[in-house]
Amino acid sequence: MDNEVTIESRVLDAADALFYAHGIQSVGMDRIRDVSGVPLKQIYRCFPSKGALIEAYLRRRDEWARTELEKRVAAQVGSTERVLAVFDWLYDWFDDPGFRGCAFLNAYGELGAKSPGVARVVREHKAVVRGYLGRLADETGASGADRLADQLAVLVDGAMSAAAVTGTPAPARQARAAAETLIGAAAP
Amino acid sequence: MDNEVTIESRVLDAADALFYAHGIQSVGMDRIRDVSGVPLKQIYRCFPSKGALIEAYLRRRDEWARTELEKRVAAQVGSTERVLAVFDWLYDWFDDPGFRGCAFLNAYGELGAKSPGVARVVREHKAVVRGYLGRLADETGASGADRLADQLAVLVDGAMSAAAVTGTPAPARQARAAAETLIGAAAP
DNA sequence: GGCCGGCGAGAACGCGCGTTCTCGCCGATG
DNA sequence: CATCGGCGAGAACGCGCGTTCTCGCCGGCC
Repeated sequence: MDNEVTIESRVLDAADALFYAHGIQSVGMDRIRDVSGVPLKQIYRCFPSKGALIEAYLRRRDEWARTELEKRVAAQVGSTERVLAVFDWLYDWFDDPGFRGCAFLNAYGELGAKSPGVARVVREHKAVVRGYLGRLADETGASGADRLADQLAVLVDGAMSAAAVTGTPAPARQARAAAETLIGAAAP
Repeated sequence: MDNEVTIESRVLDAADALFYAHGIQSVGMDRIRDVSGVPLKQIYRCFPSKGALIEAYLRRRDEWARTELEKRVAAQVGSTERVLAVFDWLYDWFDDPGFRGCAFLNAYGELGAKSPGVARVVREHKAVVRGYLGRLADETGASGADRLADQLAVLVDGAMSAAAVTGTPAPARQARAAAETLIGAAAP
């Protein structure tokens, strides 16, 4: 029975598109039903509440972002190029007309104060990204790779926020340039 | 009759505290009435709708942030120190237990997609901050002060986002260190 | 064929919220 | 003193939404 998983993914596809585009609280369950074509009863069988669906939405975005990012980095060989590939990936993402900022930061601003589950998923995602940047920074053999990774993480978050508000992908370029300088300065 | 202005500011005080702490959509008008002590009828006389109150809340935050930041910067004399004072100010702000991220980024994530008024105020605020950073960057006499200002703006946004999610003020330090490196690299 | 359990579509329910209305009070005016 | 206009408190209204219930249908078993 592969219908089970298909239903779940159809619901998550709709939830992802709607939550990301319009914000979470603005999207009602019936809208998700209309877009996914899955009746409410089955949606509630897969996800016992809207809160559960929200967390599943974030978790799937987390996996998606991680694999996409790793793919892009894996295409580069030099350690510096691998770090900078993160910002090139961001640029392409920002350039997508559907880009509306970091889903995790948006969700945290909207629900972090009243939904501990959402707050946890967001923190986990940010910690994972920070860990990944830490490994990339280590590869460069920089002195103080940890400090470099912290700075890169700030640049990534800042680029996403700035790009969301301004509506242009330019912040990815600016963050990339800053990263290049910071890597150079941290060279051993 | 100075009561008029006092009522408006009492409402804005309550709206600021509640919107910033709990998110905008989670706070109802009656909650603002309870906290401000101003009856609904008078609230609606000052602000014809909740949307108008939201924009007034953001505008007041904009003025507050600008004057606070300028005060802090004005206490420094060297051009580099003046730029770094921005991040020291952020650190103190992040350290406040009530800190919950950038009110403008939060509002944008929550309402930017469906409220053009909110989106406009947020963009204006970010543009003003960016302009201010541009003037500070100019002062340093850096080559490519414009590029430096863009990078500083990304660092500021990133520090606010990272500090909000992690709940620690450390990102301000990390962003400050990055800014120092970037300023040094841009020295003429 | 005749029953029956599950399913889809949509109505229903309870609640919260933005906004407006009602009602009883009080101070000012003639 | 009688009248009246404005005010505060809270009820009321309309709507949207999360969640559940109802009803009519249809495929599977005796």
